[in-house]
Amino acid sequence: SKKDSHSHGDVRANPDPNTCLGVFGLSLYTTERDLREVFSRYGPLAGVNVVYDQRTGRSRGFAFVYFERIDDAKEAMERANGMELDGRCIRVDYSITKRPHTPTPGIYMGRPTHNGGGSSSGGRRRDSYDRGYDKYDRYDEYDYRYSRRRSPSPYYSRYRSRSRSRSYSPRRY
DNA sequence: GTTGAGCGTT
Repeated sequence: SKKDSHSHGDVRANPDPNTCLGVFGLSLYTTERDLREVFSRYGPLAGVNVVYDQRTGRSRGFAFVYFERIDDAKEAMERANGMELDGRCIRVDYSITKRPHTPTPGIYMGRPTHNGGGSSSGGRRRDSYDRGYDKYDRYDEYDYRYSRRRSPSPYYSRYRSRSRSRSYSPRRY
């Protein structure tokens, strides 16, 4: 936001201009449609993403707005920063990250270690997780906070069928 | 309609 960079390595202080804007301080009730209405005033959009809490499904109060042109993004950033939207004063800045983190594939992506002829894919395996993002961004470090195991659900216990059949048994009068 | 300074795996 400001150029008080005593912290030399802080990339968040002054993100470089780009077509992706981060919008922060949103009302929980501001939707992607609302944001599209506001930000398309400055130029054609390539996309809008509100970030939702995975557990609750509610907005986390920030979003990313993608412009087609960097000049429009610049204009939007300058004019929409500090704007009031749904009763909240929003902050708009160039985004630091450019996209969601690439999910960890969960399968081996290296070369085959033997035989050579076994696979029809010919070497490196690239399937649905390969969306060509590499040219825009490095492979982000996986955040293991999201991979922690939760406590087992009672629905998955061995008593599931008994409980369910009991709760679903028809009433008799 | 939680009250917030927060950069993303729907």
